[in-house]
Amino acid sequence: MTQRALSSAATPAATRQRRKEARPQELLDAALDLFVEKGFAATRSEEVASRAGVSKGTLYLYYPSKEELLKEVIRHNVVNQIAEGIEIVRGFEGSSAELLGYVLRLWWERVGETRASGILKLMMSEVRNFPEIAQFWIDEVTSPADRMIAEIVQRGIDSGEFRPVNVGDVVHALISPLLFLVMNKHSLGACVASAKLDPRAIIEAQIDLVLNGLHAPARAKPAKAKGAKR
Amino acid sequence: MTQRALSSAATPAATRQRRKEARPQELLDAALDLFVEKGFAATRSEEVASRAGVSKGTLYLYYPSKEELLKEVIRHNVVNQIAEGIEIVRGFEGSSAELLGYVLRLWWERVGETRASGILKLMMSEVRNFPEIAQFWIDEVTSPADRMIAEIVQRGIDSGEFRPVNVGDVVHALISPLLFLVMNKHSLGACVASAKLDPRAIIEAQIDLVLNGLHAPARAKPAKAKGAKR
DNA sequence: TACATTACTGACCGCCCAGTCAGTACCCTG
DNA sequence: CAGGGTACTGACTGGGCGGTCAGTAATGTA
Repeated sequence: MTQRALSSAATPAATRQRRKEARPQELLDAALDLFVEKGFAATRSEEVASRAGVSKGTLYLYYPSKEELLKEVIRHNVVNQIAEGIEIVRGFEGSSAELLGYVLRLWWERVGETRASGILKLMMSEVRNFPEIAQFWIDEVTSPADRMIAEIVQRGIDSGEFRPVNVGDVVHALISPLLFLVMNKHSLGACVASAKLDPRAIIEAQIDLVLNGLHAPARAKPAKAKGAKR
Repeated sequence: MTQRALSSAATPAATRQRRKEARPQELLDAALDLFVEKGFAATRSEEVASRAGVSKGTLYLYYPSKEELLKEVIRHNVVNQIAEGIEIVRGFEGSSAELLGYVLRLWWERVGETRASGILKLMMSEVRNFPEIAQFWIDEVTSPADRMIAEIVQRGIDSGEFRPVNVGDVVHALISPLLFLVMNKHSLGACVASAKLDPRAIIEAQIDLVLNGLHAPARAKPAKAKGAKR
């Protein structure tokens, strides 16, 4: 059943194969890679098919159109990785600082380092051409993720561990370096070796920086914050 | 000479006009808007021309191909806004904290809020299809910008205003929220009203957060950060 | 081996679009 | 007003790509 490499790998493949079960996943994987690399419009459907080891006709046996393929790629890669994350947060018992660091590192490991991270670049590049997807993305990804991080920060403020800040705005400061790393990985970082960053180090620096920035001072009045509390 | 609207604006334009001087800029503006909105591959050259108020043939009178037009759009929008910023930094006399806040706010005002911000999305989306551009971008944009921010942080550390941190990594934590805001503005934020963010507020939160995170404690040992120092 | 089923193929069709160029009309000079 | 120079036009072409479908071969069944 898995006689051929999962995708790519142009093994000569002497005889043609019938593997109805494996095709959809292989096509989605190939499509994700190519859409992320070249963009949706610049990717030819025959490329997708050939990278998945089938002919163009077969692609259209499984997906009715290129656009529908794109939507499937997105839907399929947005599973409930987030719901899973939320469970972890709910059950966590350590300090809020530990939890924040843990979540950021976990996300990088589970998303940033995997093929799924490409979905982010794909969304950024293509939403404006497919506005229907935008709402889906907000409901399924950004909103839950923002809410999860906000909950952690709020938890830390409530417990006195963090100084009071505007939670909604701080959330963006927290996650944006991760998004930046992912975007870099799939754009400049993929072109020029010298543009490659050291994600682990940057994430650690970021965690260090924000934990210090959030930390409630023991007694001294906190440095007067520029951003109002709202 | 400026009888017609600068770009867009489909004024009936009863008679055709001869404005050799204005065309290149108008074409570049139209191309920037469209490439940012739809992507390079998905933008038809005739669209660019018609938004600039000319026919397709005229576009090719000024730029030899669509790809060359793209490169011109990028080159033209990368002027030495950065060199200018570096001068400001060199001459600044206040504290490093003030300088950091100043630079971030200034960048948002001069780039984030202007049409030029789109160039960032354009680069992210398209570099992998035009690797020649990557090196140019690194040399002219990312490297100088990173160096400028690093200089400020280093200056603060040297003066004892900031605690010692790994400058190179912290730089990314500092700029990524700005890039995130720009990307959002040109992707999700342009599709769904509810995805629009309040950039000023987020930037203020970010400045507040990092300044607190960088601030060297007066005497008390800094709260032990989870992320190692390196 | 003979036959039925069906996963898969690739030549083919028609549209779309980058790029061209012969012609048009604007402007200037006299 | 005549006439020449040139900025501009838009119909056209050639190639490329999304999508189709009649045919092919792998597999199952007896």
